[in-house]
Amino acid sequence: MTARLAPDDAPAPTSNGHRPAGRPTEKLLSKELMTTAALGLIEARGYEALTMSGLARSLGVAPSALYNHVASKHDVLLLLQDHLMARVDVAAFSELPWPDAVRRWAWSYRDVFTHHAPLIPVIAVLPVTGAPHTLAMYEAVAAGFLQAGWPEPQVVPAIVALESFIFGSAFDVTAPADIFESGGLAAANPVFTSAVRAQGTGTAGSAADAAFQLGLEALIAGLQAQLKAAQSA
Amino acid sequence: MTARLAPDDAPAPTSNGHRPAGRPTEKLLSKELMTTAALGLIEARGYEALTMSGLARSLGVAPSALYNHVASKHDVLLLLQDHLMARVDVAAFSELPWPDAVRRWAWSYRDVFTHHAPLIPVIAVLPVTGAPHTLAMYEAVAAGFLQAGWPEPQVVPAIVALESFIFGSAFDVTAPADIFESGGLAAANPVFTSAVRAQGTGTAGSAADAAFQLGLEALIAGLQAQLKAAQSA
DNA sequence: CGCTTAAATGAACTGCATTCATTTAAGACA
DNA sequence: TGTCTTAAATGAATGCAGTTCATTTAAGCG
Repeated sequence: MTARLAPDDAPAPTSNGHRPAGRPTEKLLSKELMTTAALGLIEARGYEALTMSGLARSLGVAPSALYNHVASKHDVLLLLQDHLMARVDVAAFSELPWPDAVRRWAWSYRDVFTHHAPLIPVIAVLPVTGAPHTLAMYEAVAAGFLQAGWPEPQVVPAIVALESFIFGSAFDVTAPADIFESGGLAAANPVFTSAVRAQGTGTAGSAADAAFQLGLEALIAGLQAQLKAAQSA
Repeated sequence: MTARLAPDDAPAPTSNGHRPAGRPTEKLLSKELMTTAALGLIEARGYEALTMSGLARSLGVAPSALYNHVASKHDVLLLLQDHLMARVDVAAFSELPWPDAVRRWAWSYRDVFTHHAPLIPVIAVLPVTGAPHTLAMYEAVAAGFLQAGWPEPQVVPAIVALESFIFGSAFDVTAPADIFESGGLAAANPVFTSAVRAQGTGTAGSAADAAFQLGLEALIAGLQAQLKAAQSA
């Protein structure tokens, strides 16, 4: 479209004959278009490819045009984040008992952000204002906790604790498999070296899955014990 | 493709009183010096100030000189990471019962990295090879788990699960206090909005501390239940 | 019909990590 | 002692990133 080539450098920049920059007939950009384009870029070529110029190119637009719709690259990450939150499965909170609902939600949450680890530092600190899907997720989860009998003052801390575990675990998935190879220092650290070798994945597929499962089950069990204690008090 | 011209042969570049180029009598740089200088920079002016030029400046050296000692900025972060690991308190593992030792270790670990959240994405994915302090920490922790009766194959998954929670929680501390303010969407999310208002910090100081405490106690309790089950099986 | 305004352009600008040819001096070796 | 090698520094360039800005266009409103 605007691809109409400039006369290039042939006739010199004399007459300042600007090309027909300016507003085209159809809207080229919107936050939604930017979000899906960013997602496409990431899926195709990873987070390294998510640059403002790259995003602009994939939308057929100049980089500076993006700044009419977002204030910064950080804003693009926020759009992405909220978009992804809609993929987190919260349906179980209105269908299953609390422990099962938490289990399904937590696995789904981790799986979504495993593919988007670079977003985690952004999410974890992100004010929720203006992020409708994110808020909708919290709303469903909080409702599930209350219905299970959680005292209202403990609902948010409990959700945050689970989330912290989920975020940390999402990072863990992206770690290389040989992360715990001691190398030359093996002799100096025999106990740990042996434990790494003995490491079992249990019923889970990978080491990261095994750790997530172990921790999640421990967290759910521990939280449920606290819940019962609170209820009988 | 460079072969540039030397900038005129005006009298020596030493005329500005600076030390002449080339190897000086005393060593100007080392990994240790870089590590402590980086730490000082961060403590004084935050992670934004940790640039290669800034680090070089604080060492009285040209930026390119750093690359004689590290291959990249990432390497600097690794040095930093291992240096900080020495601050994590593992002494309790040889002094206290397992649950108390884990509690003290976890709080200490979180506190150290709360001030270094930007390192977390690096650590979480960091191969442990060549990081002596990091390995020493794992060695002490693994020994504590084994002595408490943990089956060897579960030691590493259990440590990783705790670590994931700790990393996620360290992020959480850096979040603004009003992170959960729904703003204009409050009306659409009444349950969560109310839960945020009702949020109590319990005996802890901040909301983040409350969530960390709740989650850590749940994790410890849940893990200990698994330990007992494994022992009686 | 002219004014306002949203939305695009492309040319800067800044700051960053990193590379490279070069220079210096210390220590090893013959 | 003189020469060779090599570690460690320099500063100029490179390239890429995010961002800003004056300018241009066209749609819509009064």
